[in-house]
Amino acid sequence: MSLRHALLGLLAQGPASGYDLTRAFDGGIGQYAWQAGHSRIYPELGKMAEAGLVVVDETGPRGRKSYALTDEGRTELRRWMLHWPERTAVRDETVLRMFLVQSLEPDDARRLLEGIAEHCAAELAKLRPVMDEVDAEHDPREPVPFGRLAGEYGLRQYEAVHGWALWSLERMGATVPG
Amino acid sequence: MSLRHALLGLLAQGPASGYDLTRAFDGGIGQYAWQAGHSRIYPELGKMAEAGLVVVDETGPRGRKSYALTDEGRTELRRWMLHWPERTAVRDETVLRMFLVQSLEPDDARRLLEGIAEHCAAELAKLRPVMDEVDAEHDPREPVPFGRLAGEYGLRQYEAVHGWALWSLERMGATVPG
DNA sequence: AGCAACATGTAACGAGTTACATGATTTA
DNA sequence: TAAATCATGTAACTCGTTACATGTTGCT
Repeated sequence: MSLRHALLGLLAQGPASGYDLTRAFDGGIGQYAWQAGHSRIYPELGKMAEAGLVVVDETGPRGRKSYALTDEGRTELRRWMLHWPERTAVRDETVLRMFLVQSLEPDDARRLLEGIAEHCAAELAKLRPVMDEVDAEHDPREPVPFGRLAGEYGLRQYEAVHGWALWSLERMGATVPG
Repeated sequence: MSLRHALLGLLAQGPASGYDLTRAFDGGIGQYAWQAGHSRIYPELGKMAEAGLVVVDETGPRGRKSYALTDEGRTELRRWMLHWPERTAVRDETVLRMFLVQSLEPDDARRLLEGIAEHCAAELAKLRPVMDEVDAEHDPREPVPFGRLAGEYGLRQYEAVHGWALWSLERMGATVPG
């Protein structure tokens, strides 16, 4: 039931409508952590309201319903964040491809690894300046801006995969570009 | 339809039964990349056989059916491995928690990050000697042992998350002393 | 003889995606 | 006034989990 907790976590930043939350999944969370479309989000918000985890705190034009966390919701979010199950749910197509690299012919494997390395380098080139800008604009006496920790995670993730792809190419006996 | 491709990739190493494949998901693939139980694997193998991607190459005791890749299956695996969609499917509870760290009170966030750092350190302490042993036993003139690249990925992944948790603690500690 | 491991399947349910469906408000 | 965006919802389908269900083989 991670969608529920993703929504609780997003609402912890402040009230939002189903529409707002749907757009939040277009960003980093949807790319790296969890995906959901509006057709799943609206019914889930309904159930969460029934369960007392959220309330409609405001209605706006076009039938907009803004949801806010209740104390119960915040408690449930905290419970979920602090206590991890033994084995957490992971489903990642990219990692699956990494596991299966060695099922390809060496030439194909090399091409794939080169593609991964290039992709990571490109993403790093996009993400690094964004994070640098966030840091430059941030007063160090204020709390860390929301999303900065997640952004750093993304950065380190791409660096790790990039390094892994180059290491793998070298290990396979390819001429490593760069 | 990644389960299908996970199965194709596993069968690329050699023929296996549904039972064998089910156990394969208990290992690294199930922990880091994709999960599936036997109740999903058996019907999928049936459909893949219908589609001509695999064939039953051998039957054994207890109704055991060993499946082998066909040329079509190998072609489909290769196609999937080399053609990445723009956005790949990811669903990772741990990363979701990382994204939501900042929805916690600073004290809770710190406790969570410390837990993550400890967990990564423990996993590294387990995984590193295993990989070192694989390397020590491996003749460098032979192809890289199957799973070694995936293992290296796991290693670098844990290192990255470990570093991220420590960085985050430092970054948070600067703003809220305690 | 009894137990563990091997081995396969189905059914009910939960979770997510895609497609279908509708309408209001703002902006050019 | 037309288009883009805001805004919500349902239905059919796919994929995965948990529970139900059954039977065989090898080992001690």
